[in-house]
Amino acid sequence: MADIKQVAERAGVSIATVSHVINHTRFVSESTKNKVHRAMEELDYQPNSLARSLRNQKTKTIGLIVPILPSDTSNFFFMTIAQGIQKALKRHGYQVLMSNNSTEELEEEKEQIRLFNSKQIDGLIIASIADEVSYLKDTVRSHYPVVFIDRKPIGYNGDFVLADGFGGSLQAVQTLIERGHRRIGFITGGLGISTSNERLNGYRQALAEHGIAFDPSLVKVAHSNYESGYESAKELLAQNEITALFVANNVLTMGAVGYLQERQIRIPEELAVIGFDDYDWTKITTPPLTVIRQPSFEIGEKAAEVMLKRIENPDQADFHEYRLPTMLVMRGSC
Amino acid sequence: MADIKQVAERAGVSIATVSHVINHTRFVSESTKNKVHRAMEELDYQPNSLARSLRNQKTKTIGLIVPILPSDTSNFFFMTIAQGIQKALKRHGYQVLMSNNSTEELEEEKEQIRLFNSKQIDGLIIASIADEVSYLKDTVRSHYPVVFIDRKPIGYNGDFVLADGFGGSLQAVQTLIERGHRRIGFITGGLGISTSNERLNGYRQALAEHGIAFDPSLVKVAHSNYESGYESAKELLAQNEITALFVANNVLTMGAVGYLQERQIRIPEELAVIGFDDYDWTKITTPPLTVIRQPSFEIGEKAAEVMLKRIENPDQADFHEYRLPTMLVMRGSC
DNA sequence: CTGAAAGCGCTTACAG
DNA sequence: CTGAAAGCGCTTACAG
Repeated sequence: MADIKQVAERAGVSIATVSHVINHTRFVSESTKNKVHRAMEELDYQPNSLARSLRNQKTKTIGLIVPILPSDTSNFFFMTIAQGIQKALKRHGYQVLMSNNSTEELEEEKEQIRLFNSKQIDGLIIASIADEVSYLKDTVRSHYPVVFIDRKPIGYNGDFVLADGFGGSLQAVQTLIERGHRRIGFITGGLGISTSNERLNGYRQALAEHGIAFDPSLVKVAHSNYESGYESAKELLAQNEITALFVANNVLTMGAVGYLQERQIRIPEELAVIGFDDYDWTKITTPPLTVIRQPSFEIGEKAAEVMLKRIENPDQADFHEYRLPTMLVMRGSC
Repeated sequence: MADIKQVAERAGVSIATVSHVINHTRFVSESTKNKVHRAMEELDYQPNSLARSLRNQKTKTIGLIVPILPSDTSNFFFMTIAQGIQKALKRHGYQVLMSNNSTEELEEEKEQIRLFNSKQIDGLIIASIADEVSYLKDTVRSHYPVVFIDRKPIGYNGDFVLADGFGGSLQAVQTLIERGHRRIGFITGGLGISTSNERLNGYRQALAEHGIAFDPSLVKVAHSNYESGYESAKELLAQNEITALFVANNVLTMGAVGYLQERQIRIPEELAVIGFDDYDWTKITTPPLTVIRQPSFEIGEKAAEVMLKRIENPDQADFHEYRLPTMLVMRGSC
C-alpha cells in the first residue's frame, strides 16, 4: 500500500504539502497540486485513516448499539433505523460502527461500549436494553455524546429520539372504539421498558376518554417472541368475549395473527385486529392488516442529525426529547 | 482518556512493560504485573486500538458488503448472513465493518471498497452486485483475502460460499411434479446473476427428469420487488393454465402471494405454491407457505471461517467453492 | 509558496 | 527481569 511518503517523493514535494492538498488546508500552487494529484493517481494512494484518526483524535465514526434478535421479524425495526442513521451520517462523512446486542444482556452491552471506546468512536447511538443507564457514567465518561433511540432509560444525560407510542396506541384503540368495540384485547411486550408502558397508557387513555372501564383481564403482557404472541391471543380468546384486539408490538402481532389464522377466525367479522409496525408482510395476511406505523427510518435520520449537532457543539447541556409521530395505516383487518 | 503512558507512570514502570502485561508478550514478575493491573483499573484504561492497529499493520476488522435494499423483506437474508459472520468472527476477536450497498450500483460498491481500504481492513466478504469483478484487481490489489457470498461472479481469485440454489430449485419442482403437476409456473429474479441462473436450471432439470417439455411461457423473469412479483403472478395466471407455481426469490414470493390472496385463489386446491426462503411470515399466510430454505446463517458462519483460514495462511492459492445445501420446508401450500 | 520536525498511542527489536 | 527508543502514517504549529 502506498503511503504519503511515497507520494511526496514521487511528486518531489514534502509530505506536508501532500497532506495539505489532500485536505485543502492551506494554499498550494496549481502546478505542485497537479504533481501531487498525478502521484496519488499513479500509486493509487488511499490515505490511512487510522493514522489520521490517531493524529486528529477523532474518527468520524459513530457507534450504534441495537438489539437485533435472532427472530427476523424484530430485525426490521432496528435495521430500518440503522439505515436512516447511516444515510444521514454518510452525507457528513461519518461512518457507523454497528453492533448487535443479540443476547439482550446488560453485560454484553457494556462490553460492547468498551470495545467502541477502544475504537475511539466520536459518539454513541443506543437502544439500550437497560431502563437505568447510570453505568454509562463509568463507561462513557462524557468523552462523547450519547443519543438514545426507541426506548427511554433514565440515569444519563443525553438526547432521546423516540416514536410517539402513546399517541399511536391511543389512536389505534380510539379507532376500534369508534367502530363500536367495547371489549378490546391488548397484547404488549414486557412492562418496565418505556415503549410498552407508553403503549399501555395509550390504551387506557382511549378507554377512559370513552368511559369504558379498564379491565385488566383483557391485557396480556408477553415476551417479545412469536410463541408468546400466539399464546397470548389464544388465552385472550379463550377467557374473554373480546370483539377486537390491539397488539402493540410487531413480533407479538405476528404470533397473534398466526394463532388467528390457524383457528380460522374471520377478521374483522369475528375479531377486529390492529397490529404494530408497518412491514411488508402485513399486506399479505388474510385480510391485510391495519397497523400503527412507526417512523423508524425517520427516527434513524433524526438521531443522526441530533448526534451531528452535539458533535459540532459539545458543551451544550440542554438535552432534548424528540417524539416522532406514528401513523394509522388502514387496511382490511378492522 | 487515560493512555499507556499514564498507566506506566502510575505503576512506576516503563510503557514497554505495560504493553507486555496487556499482551502477555514477555515475562513480567507477579509484583509488577499487579502494580500495572491496579493502575489500569484505577485509570479505567482502554488500549487505543487505532494506535495498536497502526503499529501492527492489522486491524482485526473484516469488511462486509451486502446489498440490503429498502424493502424489508430482502433484508432478512443478508442480515442473517451478517449475524452468522459476526458471531463466528467475534470468537476470534475480529470485528465486522458492515456496509450496505443499497443502490445496487457498481460505483458505490467500488467507493465502499476504497473506504474500507483506507480503514485498513484485513479481509473482505462481499455479495457483489457485479457478475464480473476484475475491477477488484485494482481496488483490492491482493492486499487482503476476499470471500464471495451468495452470488458467484467471475474475474477475481477468492473463495465462494454459496447456497445450492440448483438443488433447492430442483427439489421444489420435483416435489410439485410428484404431486401430479405438469404445468408449473416459475418466477425468478433477473437472469445473469448466478443465483437466478442456477434456480432456473434446477427448474429445467426437474422437468427434464420427468419428461416434461420446457415451456418458456411459464417462466417469468422479474425485478426483485414486491410489485414485480405481484405482476408476474398475475400475468402467469392470466395467460396460462398452471396448476402450480414456484417462486425462486423471497421478495417475489411475497408479491406473488399478495396477488393470490387478493384474488382469493385457494391454495393449494386451485394453485399449489412453493416459495423461496424460510421467513417467519411464511408461517402466517393462508395457508402457511411451503418454501425452500436457504442456510443463510450457516453461509455467514462458513464465510467467516474461510476468511479466518485465509488470513492465517495468506499465500495459499487453492481457492474453494463451498455449496451449502438448501432444505424443503413443507407447510400447507402444496 | 513550501519544508522539517514533533507527536498522536501504541509495539517490539535491541540492550543490559 | 525491565527500559529507552524507533517507527507505524498521518497532521499541524513553527519557520522561512
